[in-house]
Amino acid sequence: MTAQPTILLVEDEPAQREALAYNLRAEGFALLLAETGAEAELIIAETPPDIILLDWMLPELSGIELCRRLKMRPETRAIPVVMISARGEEVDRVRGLETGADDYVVKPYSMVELMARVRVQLRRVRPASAGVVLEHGDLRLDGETHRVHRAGVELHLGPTEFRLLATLMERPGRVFTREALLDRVWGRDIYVETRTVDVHVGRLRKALSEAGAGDPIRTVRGSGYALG
Amino acid sequence: MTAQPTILLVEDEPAQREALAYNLRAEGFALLLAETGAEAELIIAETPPDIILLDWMLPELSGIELCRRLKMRPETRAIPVVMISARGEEVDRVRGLETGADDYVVKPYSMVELMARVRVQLRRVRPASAGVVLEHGDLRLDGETHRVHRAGVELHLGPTEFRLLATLMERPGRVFTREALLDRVWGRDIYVETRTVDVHVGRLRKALSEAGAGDPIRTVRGSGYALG
DNA sequence: TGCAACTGTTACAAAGCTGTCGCAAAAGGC
DNA sequence: GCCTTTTGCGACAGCTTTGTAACAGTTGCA
Repeated sequence: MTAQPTILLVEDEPAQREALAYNLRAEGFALLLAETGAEAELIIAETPPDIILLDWMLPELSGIELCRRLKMRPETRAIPVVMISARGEEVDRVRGLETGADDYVVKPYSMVELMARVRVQLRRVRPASAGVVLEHGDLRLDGETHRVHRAGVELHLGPTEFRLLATLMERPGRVFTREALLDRVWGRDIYVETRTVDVHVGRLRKALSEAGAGDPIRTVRGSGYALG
Repeated sequence: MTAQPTILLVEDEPAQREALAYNLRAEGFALLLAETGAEAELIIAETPPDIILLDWMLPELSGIELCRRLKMRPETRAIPVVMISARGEEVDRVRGLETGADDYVVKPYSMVELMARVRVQLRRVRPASAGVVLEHGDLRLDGETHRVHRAGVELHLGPTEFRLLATLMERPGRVFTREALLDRVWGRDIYVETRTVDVHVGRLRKALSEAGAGDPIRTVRGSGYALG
């Protein structure tokens, strides 16, 4: 199906977990679940999520400690962490934010607001999924209307080509491996040949070339593709 | 890195403004002040701040409307907006966040927490430690974009040369034996001739020499190679 | 139902990179 | 200065990676 943004929910208490999971799914997230900090670390190492929703209080490795660790390592630092906590004191809130959390929500929270705050983070990491207009060079992609223009000319892209371009435009310059693109464009648990990516990049290039000169997609031999 | 980060404070009420201004200055921000939305727009166009702290209630152009406008234009969209408001209802908070605000703080707020939240936004704009960019002398290698520059000139490296340079740059000055390089660059269980390292160092040197004078790679007779 | 658009796979060619060899040059050792 | 060891480097065949066209299967829609 569609390639949904992924969120990792780390919460040990079943009732909370269910409520959050339900709402996150309704928001259109692909959900990863962890009950302990250690489990969360494993999941993150294996399939890095787009966002992490993290309870402060966890058995063993606490949420705040996990957050600190994540923000220490360069490869996980960029993943937004929304911390949830029953600890509502000013010191705690500040401590959470200082530790590297990107937002801090106190229990009991408004589910609607929490979802809005998660969406704020999503906007940062996956702007196209959040319905934002992306621009790069003479390219313009509207995540809401799904329209793409190059140098003012509207292009017709197939759904896969659109998601591929959106993914590349979300982080211009960054090199995506074919595997990463399969994850983000095709979806986590879909199996397709690695080389299929090449074919779609080719198709996207062809479509882009109809409306402007120069190939905005860069092939990085041995690694993957990048925009610009 | 320029001296201080700049923050634009948009607040029409003198008492609030003073209190915030005082604390923001204490945080080390260079302060820009605006009392109305229109004024704020002018200032932003002229000297774009790193962060905007925005009161919802303003005469004429309201804070939320200004926020919406800012987030519509690509050139100002990246500037984080922290919205402050007396409107604490869930609908208002969600509306603020939906409009594009990066955070939403309800009056009366804790000044300490607000400052922490501002710092969170600052962290995003100015990442403390560069992600995966390695620099040494006039060399610059970006692990995210896979681009290598010497003295500003981009150079083209094959995958092996790239990994070799990255390995050397990770620990400038340190001498790597050929075996160590085979391990790190080629992989642990690949068998290739030791002398192959020499060839690739040669190729790397040649590529580097196209963009700058002087050989940054040092041959350590009897041991191996090192950078600088 | 039939059609048009889209998708994933495959095969093949072109491009680019890699590892090895051999010899020349350089660096030490004495 | 002479001999030994180590390194630099050009050449090249072979291999890997990438671009692309073709094709068959699906899907959505009128």
